[in-house]
Amino acid sequence: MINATSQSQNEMKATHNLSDPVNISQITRHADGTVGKALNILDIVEDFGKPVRFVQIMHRSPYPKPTTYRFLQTLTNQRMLALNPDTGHYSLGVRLMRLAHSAWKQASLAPVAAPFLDQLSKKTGETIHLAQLDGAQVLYLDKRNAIRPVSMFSDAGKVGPAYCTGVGKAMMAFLEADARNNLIAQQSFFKYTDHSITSAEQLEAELQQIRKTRISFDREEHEPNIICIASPILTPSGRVIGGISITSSTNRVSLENLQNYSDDLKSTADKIGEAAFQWMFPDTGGNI
Amino acid sequence: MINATSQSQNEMKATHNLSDPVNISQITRHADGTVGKALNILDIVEDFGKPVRFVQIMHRSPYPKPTTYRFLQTLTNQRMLALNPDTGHYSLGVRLMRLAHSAWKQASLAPVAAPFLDQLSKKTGETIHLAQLDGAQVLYLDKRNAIRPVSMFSDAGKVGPAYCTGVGKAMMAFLEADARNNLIAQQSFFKYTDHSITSAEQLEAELQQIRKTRISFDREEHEPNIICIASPILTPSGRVIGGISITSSTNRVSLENLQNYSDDLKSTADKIGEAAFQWMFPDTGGNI
DNA sequence: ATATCAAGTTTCAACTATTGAGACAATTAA
DNA sequence: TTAATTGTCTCAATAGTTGAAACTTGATAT
Repeated sequence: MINATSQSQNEMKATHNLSDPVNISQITRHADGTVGKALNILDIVEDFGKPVRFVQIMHRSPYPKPTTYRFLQTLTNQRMLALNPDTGHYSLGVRLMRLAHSAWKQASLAPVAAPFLDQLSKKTGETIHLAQLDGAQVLYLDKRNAIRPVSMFSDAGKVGPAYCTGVGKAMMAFLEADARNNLIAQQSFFKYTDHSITSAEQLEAELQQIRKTRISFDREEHEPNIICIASPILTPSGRVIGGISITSSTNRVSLENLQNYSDDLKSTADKIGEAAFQWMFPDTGGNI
Repeated sequence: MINATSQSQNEMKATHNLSDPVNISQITRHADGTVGKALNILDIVEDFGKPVRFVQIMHRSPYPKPTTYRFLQTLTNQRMLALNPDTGHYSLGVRLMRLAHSAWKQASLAPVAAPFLDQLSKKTGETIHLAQLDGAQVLYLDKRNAIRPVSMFSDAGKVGPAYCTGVGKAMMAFLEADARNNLIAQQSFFKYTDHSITSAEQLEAELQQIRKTRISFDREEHEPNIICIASPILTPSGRVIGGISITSSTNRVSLENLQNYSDDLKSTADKIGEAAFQWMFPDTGGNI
């Protein structure tokens, strides 16, 4: 309850001092004209992790000064950015939150998956994650935590590296070959822990294994002591639409303990996949 | 000065079956060039409330077919939209969630306000809302609910009409005259309930009252049985940066009961305002 | 089968919005 | 004061956007 403070407050450090080399921005996301360039500015502001001044943005911007300036004006005008008049600092705007709220409700798996997450959470008593792929990264959509209630945006919308998370590997494993290879090529293979996967070959081998069992593991690959099992969520046609995981700590359980939930996890994933499909095609093509 | 000429060509379609006439979209947010137009498409997709096909979007789009088409391509390419390959439906993309997550953490009041909300929630046992203005609307940033834990994006990012919510009125009251009038002019004055404010004059009178007490009420103006008291969050310089409210139901308490929390509410608002200011200017201008 | 219609996609010349070097204004520093 | 930095504006050249029209695809009807 009370320590809900601790997490959120100290996150706002200066520049990238966190051990997080996540390359959020453009992996050759070649600018789709003016619109792409402008959106690129949003990523730059996001990357700073705090409100920033014009010069700082300009410094990182690939576009010349007046161009960057105009983009900032436009985006601010469009409320995609906010300009603090007291400080002259730009930050990401509220319109994004409004849009994201809609995105969460309409577009993502989250609403249909919610009851199933509740169920799994209740049964296991462990932390449950629901995630989706955002390019080469994993984006968390929802979370169930046994210990303390979640706190909104501070959990959903979070991104993580695909190659060293359970959900990430589970989803990657079931992509089509070309898409999968494309994503593998984009992984950083940063060594977060001693157990992190550090090469494409190693990852490919593991993905092949995952394809057989539909279960993937995180063996403390992202954070020490944090382990999980995960499974992909597939449509009946076999397309990956997300992933779920059960996460815990080595202090509490072993990987073998978690493995006991394999069947529950897979059946939950199946149920979510079906529910999502039903929702997309209410009566054999009605929604189309 | 940007002219306020309301040339709204948005005849609300019959497809709006929901009882919510909230005019999310453009109140003459006249397109800032290509970027503005493209972002406008996002609002259109949002407005549908569900994944939609190209034709449907085209139908509502003010731009001709190929232009709309190209925007959809660009936005999809940029992951601001997602295209379901199975159904051909467009929906809001995951990139929005990632950006919103950052926005919530960096830009909004939410992280600094969190501990104070916890405190107030504990003390009152009632539902607490934290909100900010998004144009003429209220955007909820965070929530504390006594009954059940919140569920991420499903609460934060929500928007509501400013003129018939406690936080909305509290914030409007403390805007500068021109900004305030501008916002008043944009309210729909839809009669959600029998107690809804239905005219600008009525609203102005109430705002004047609120300016004296720094407390506003929602007297079942938005939803039957739902009442609240709210207070604006101000910077030391007097600028409105948000609002908080204590919400309850007439089944449980009366408006007079809620009024007893006025001082707690105001002092919490003050604390949040100060904390936000401290955070903006850690040591008399250091962050600048 | 063939025709008909609607949805989705592409083309390309006309045009207009974007672009960015540079000048200027407003701050802050020395 | 001068110098340096940040923020804002201008304007001609250019590059990107624009949208009528034509075309493809797929579904439904005749």
